[in-house]
Amino acid sequence: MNAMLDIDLIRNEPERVKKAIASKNTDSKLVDDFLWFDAKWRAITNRLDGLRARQKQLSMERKIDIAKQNKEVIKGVEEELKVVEVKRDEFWMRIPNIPSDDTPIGKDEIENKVIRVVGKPKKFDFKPKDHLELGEALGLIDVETAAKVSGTRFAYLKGAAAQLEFALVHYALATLTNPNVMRSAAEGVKSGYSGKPFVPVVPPVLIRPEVMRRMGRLEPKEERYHIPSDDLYLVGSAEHTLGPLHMDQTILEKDLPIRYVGFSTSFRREAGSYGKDTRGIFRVHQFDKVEMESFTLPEHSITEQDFFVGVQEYLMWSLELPYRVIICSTGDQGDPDARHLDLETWFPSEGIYRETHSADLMTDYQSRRLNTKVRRVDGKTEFAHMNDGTVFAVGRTIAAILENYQTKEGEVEIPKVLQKYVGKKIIS
RNA sequence: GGAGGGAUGGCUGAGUGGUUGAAGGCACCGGUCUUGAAAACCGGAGUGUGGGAAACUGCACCGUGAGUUCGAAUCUCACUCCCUCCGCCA
Repeated sequence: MNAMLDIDLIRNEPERVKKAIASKNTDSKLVDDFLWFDAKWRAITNRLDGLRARQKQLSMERKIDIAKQNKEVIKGVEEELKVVEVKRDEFWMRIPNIPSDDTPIGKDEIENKVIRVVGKPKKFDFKPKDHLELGEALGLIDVETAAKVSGTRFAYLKGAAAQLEFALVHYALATLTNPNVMRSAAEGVKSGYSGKPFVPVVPPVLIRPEVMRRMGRLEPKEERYHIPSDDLYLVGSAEHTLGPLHMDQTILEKDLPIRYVGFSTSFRREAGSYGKDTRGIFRVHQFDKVEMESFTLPEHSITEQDFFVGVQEYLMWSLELPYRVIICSTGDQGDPDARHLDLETWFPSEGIYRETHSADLMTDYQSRRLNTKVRRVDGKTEFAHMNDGTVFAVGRTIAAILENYQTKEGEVEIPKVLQKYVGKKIIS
């Protein structure tokens, strides 16, 4: 049973692992606990292997009476091993991924670093309204009825807002499947890098617990919606069901990179965010999202992540929304992340940049448990590297468009690139 | 929901209690031949894990988990998934 972080790395460079996980606010004692049980595991395994070899020999020689006795000894040692193994794996699973070299060390989001700022926030000669005020006035967003029907943190998107949703999805798919655009996005990151277009996917939104666990996304459980009658979880992102597309598979090197762009609804309980962003559709239990997921060779995975960010930036730049790119500090990364970048978009009503996109590099942390491998040209196999990233969190993007494109009259212009999909230039 | 069939290596496909970690084919790697390639022929090669500096070597793995047996891919039970047919359904 594979766990997540490379076991050789923990065994051979425990101090490096300890230092790395401490920077992610994880108790480095985990490593010692793991190593202690691992040493026991190895000793017992050795003893057991010897006993089994003897059992084979005895049974080949038909020494049945001695074999019967030996078998009893084996049973006892097997029990012993099982107990130690469960304990060892428990610690193993809890060791997070190692941050990349360029990840800033820091306790929390305060230490995230701004990499670049693109686009100038528009100066309004009036006080800009927030997205809910605009949305309600224009008949685009209805949270009151949604609250009666479904509860808080739900919303109806109506009229032009519903059209904007499909416009964004359509635009995203058209862009990510366009070889020319993808080629130039790849060139912008690194000369000669693959600009292979994305394969569009509509993935399932229900997922089995076991697969969720292998994705490293089951925890925190209280954030997930669970359907007890069938023991299934609702996905919190298309990533959850795109990532396992190649589980228990060996991909040929020549077929990489494999890139998917998925559209799905995302479900989040938002436990632990009580009282935060309660206004409007910025943080809701159910929203639609277009998501990228890719499988690459290990040596390409950082470039792939930069490519993902390049795609995100192209889209936001073409929508003419001001944004900035940040790299999350060690303390703000998720456990499976090696490198985590966010794209934050300008929200005029609040006068701040707010997270609308993320791009996560998981290296081989997920693929090890998913058992997704690459067979290299020389025949050797190793774990593929995985990346995921937001294309559009549709609700938040609509909110950003409403706020950034509002006029003094309380109307909202439609971004140029979306006009052909919506069929109009202004929402009034 | 009901009835039946199935799950074996990167893929395909043999194998129904004792050197079977597993025939054959495809794909892959090395070589012969060729101006080069293809074809043909010869050879190599499963995965994980433990020990070892290495050569090498122990063990585990035939959907998953239990069980029977001195010995299990092969027998028993449970579960999961896939396929076919019937029913229901957008």
